[in-house]
Amino acid sequence: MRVTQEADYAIRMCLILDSMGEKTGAATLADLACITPKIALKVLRKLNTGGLVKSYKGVQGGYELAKAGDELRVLDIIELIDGPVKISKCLECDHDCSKNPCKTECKMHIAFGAINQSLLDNLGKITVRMLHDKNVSHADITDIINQK
Amino acid sequence: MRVTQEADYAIRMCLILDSMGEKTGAATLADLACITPKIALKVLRKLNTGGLVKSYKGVQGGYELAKAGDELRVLDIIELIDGPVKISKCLECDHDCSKNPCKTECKMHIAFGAINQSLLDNLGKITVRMLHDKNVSHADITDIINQK
DNA sequence: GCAAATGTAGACTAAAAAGGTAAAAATTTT
DNA sequence: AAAATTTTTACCTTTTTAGTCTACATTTGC
Repeated sequence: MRVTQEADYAIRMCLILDSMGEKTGAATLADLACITPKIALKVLRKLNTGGLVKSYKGVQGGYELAKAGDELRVLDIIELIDGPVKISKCLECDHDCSKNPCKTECKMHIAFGAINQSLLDNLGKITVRMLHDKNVSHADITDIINQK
Repeated sequence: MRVTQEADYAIRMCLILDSMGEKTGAATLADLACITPKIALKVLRKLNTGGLVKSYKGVQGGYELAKAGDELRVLDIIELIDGPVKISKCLECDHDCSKNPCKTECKMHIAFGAINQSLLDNLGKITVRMLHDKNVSHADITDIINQK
């Protein structure tokens, strides 16, 4: 898998939108996220069509989160921008490596499946709110990931 | 991050080498792993220069694991072939996203750092031996990943 | 109604990464 | 000396990622 730059930008902008708490224009978001306006627009469009943000046209237009930042998981953003999280090609739907890939019996599919699931669980635990909330410490975040 | 095809091939070949238990030629490995001989050679070369397998030239030449399969972690192979495991660009050494990336204070670096560490831990728990040993069940592998 | 601000849409280009191929050279065993 | 096998190097193709451009649609305020 890969968390692409675009997904990174998307997470940052969602985080900024949540901390702003009000309708914010693409230019402002681009500035705060330190990316070019063009790219901000591109990413915001994906977030909009994917239903994670709402957009408003016109002079007082802008964007806002479709739901509260503490209900928006980082995983949701990554899956929207990058597609399903698969740590290895071996996990792709039609490529069932337990059947055809090598003549030697192996459990790679099982192992990577379990590792991938753990990754999904972890990404699902982090919300956009946690990434900027002053009340959430760094230790809190690592604890959340490390607890079973 | 990404477990590339090459890393996938490398893991499969190490697994086969371990199950063979003796010096094996590239052609045989390629056949058992269901990949072309050319690619097998390319990957074996990297495994060799990286010190994970030993190679022998000449008529009775071939490859064997440099250490026992139960001491060879899947993580070692992935890091050799694909480089350091980083789930996001945000984790690259010189790109300390806690400093410069966006003007808004955020904990993305911390969050992805924790998730990445968890991934590393999991990949470090799986050995090549586990992937083919008849005595290791599928349930065993998922248990190993899921235990804290 | 018109102009300015803002978002919408999709195609397009460029750069990087991944995946794969070819062939000649070197080494060892028989 | 011959055959089997790895070594080394260079190249090519495809896919993905990143970023840009241009034309268009909608809303607000004068």
